[in-house]
Amino acid sequence: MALQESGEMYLETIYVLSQKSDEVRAIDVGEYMGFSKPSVSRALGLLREEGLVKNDPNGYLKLTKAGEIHAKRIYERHTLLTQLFINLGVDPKIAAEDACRIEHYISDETFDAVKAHAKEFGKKKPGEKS
Amino acid sequence: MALQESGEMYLETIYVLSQKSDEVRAIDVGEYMGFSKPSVSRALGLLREEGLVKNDPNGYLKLTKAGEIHAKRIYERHTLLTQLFINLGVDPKIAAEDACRIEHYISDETFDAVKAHAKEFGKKKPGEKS
DNA sequence: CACTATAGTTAGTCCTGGCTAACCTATTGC
DNA sequence: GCAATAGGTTAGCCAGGACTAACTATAGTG
Repeated sequence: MALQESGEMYLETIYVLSQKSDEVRAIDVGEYMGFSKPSVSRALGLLREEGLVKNDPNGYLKLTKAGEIHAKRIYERHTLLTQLFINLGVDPKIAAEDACRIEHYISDETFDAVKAHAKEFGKKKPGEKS
Repeated sequence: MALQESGEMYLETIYVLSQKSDEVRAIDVGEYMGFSKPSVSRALGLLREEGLVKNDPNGYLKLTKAGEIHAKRIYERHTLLTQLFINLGVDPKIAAEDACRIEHYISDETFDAVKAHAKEFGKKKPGEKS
């Protein structure tokens, strides 16, 4: 079955933390997301079963190839939408919060269209408000 | 507690159906949304408790003032986002589906910014793709 | 009058995805 | 060497929000 918002958030978090350190543990994921250890443990178990996450020989969390593809896809939505909203004049904190929810619900087709537009829009007047 | 996606969808549906007919019943709502009678019955019960929906003397569903405000807010998001995505070149069906999910997750601040931008954007080249 | 169809409700189930409590295991420090 | 700490898992709970099954009530029709 297709990944839901929750699963995507875990993948994205592992992806983000992996960029800062090679040694990502479940507890780090929980701390970052504000979730309890058992919640993380169970969610990661599901992602492991789906072949999106694995543990390296030392037990640290790694995304599989499939997991990384998925995480990057979501992360690109996150960063692009956040930046777009900020460019439209939205407070950065609110922009990030909105992007963080919308990133899970926007289709590939719509995201691509928004992305193309954002590029066009940014080209003309970079950083401007409206 | 704040209304969730589910509750907002019910309000929006009642609002839309009310524009076509004065006589909206639970069964019509269920048919429109593709949900079973009991699901609708329970959801409407909750919205009634929260004072967002009531029944007129003949038993037909009506939005209260508060319910209507909420429904209009969501419906505006729905129509504007759908049109915006279509203007960006997205297939109308997909545009509507995406709008229908995003409408529940976008903050007032971000929506207002998007709306202002869409207005600006639409002004220059109405109906154009990029 | 009785039968049937329609609308709505009640009861109880399932899934998702959080939570706490409690447990296991490994490291660490006295 | 043994207790304390840290990380992870297991078990069981709860809320949201869908479902089916089964009941009730009302209305139309032979």
